[in-house]
Amino acid sequence: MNKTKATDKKNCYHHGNLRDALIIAAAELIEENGSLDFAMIDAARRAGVSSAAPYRHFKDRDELLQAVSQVAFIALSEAARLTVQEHPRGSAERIIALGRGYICFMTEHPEFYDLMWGKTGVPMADSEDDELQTSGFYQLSDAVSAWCQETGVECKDPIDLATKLWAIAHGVGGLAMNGHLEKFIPAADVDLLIESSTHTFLGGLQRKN
Amino acid sequence: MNKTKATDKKNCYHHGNLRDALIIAAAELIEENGSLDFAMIDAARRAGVSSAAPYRHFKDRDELLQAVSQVAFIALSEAARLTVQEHPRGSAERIIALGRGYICFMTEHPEFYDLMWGKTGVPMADSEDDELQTSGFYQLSDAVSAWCQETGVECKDPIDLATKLWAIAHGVGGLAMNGHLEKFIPAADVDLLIESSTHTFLGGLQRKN
DNA sequence: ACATTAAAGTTAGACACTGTAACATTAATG
DNA sequence: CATTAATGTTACAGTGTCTAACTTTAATGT
Repeated sequence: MNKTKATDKKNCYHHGNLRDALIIAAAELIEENGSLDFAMIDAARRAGVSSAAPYRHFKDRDELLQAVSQVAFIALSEAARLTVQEHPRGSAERIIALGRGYICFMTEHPEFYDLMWGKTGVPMADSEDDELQTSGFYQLSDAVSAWCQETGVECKDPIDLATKLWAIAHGVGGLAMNGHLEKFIPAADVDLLIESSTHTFLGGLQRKN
Repeated sequence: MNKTKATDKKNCYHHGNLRDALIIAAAELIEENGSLDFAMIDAARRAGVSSAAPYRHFKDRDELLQAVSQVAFIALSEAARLTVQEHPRGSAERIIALGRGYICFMTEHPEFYDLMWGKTGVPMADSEDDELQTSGFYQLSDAVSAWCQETGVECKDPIDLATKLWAIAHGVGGLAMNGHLEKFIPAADVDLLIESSTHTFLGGLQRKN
């Protein structure tokens, strides 16, 4: 039995794990409200403390948001890790599945978008954050490298190609997330759109000029 | 001399054109602060009226933001109109230039992004707004149609292709705007990126399977 | 011309949220 | 077991949105 950390809720005055509780509370509120503009006091209430308590753990609201953003990036990079496992290295399917997963995350959690990719986003505090944000990308660039080898496409710069594929997914996801596709394609199929876009793009790479 | 509208500033109590003045003030504040979170009272001050005056013209802050968003869409669609004039119908250059212009607008006015494409965005009040938001897209889809004809690419669905090209530009712009490209490509050249991505994509369309 | 009504300002203030100050309680340490 | 650091509390100052009640000017009908 661990005595140093009071994970049990019986001790009243000191929460024991308020920092994490606030992150979770904030993330829940963000999901429930569908936007980032939760009130500090609500996160505090949900964690069972007073309105000023959060400021012992976070300098200000932005710092709490930043912590939430880390959680979101962990979830995204974990999703990418699983996706990679499900599709053979060198296949176009792995690339497409990464894009689909990325977009899926966006459209299922649109309220986290600004936190992750917008100007509200984390200014990359430490190198650990940095790794969280970039690990997904390197999984994509590895998938691209392998695909080039497999298909015999000359690939001087996998980073460049991965960036372009990322941009495609980012664009499709961003438009889908906010309902812009429906203005022109009433019953837009986002999966089909990213699959088809990616195929066309990869086809362009394979083309003999 | 028009007597019905008091455009001269000598009449003190009634502003004469407060609605427009507020829209301009808000747009200026947004640009200056680099974010949407200007205070209503600052827009009012800039227009030379009291803090409550804006509420005679806008139900709430969101309604003022919505009006600003219209102005932004006018600017964007005007830019697209000019771009089209500068490149021959049927050329890939017209398509690329539209993408470049779109991205340019994004990166030069990132503070308007959320207003135009995010969830803060206008819920399309009337059909006039609707036209503003969609006119740029139809210029793209026309450019795509013409390019397909020119190059002999079969084009069942120009809307679908335009959507994909839009997504590419939207993605590149979105990533560039928030400095995400620099994480992987320190000296990223956004123009080159959209040109190359578009070429590759169009190349994929031309490829004989 | 003049009275009446509508439109568009004003000041005062209610309410919500962020963040700080001063104080209280518990945990950790020598 | 005394002291100090960490982590809570309440009270409140500051900022911002929006409403209420009132005032001034513009527009309208006879």
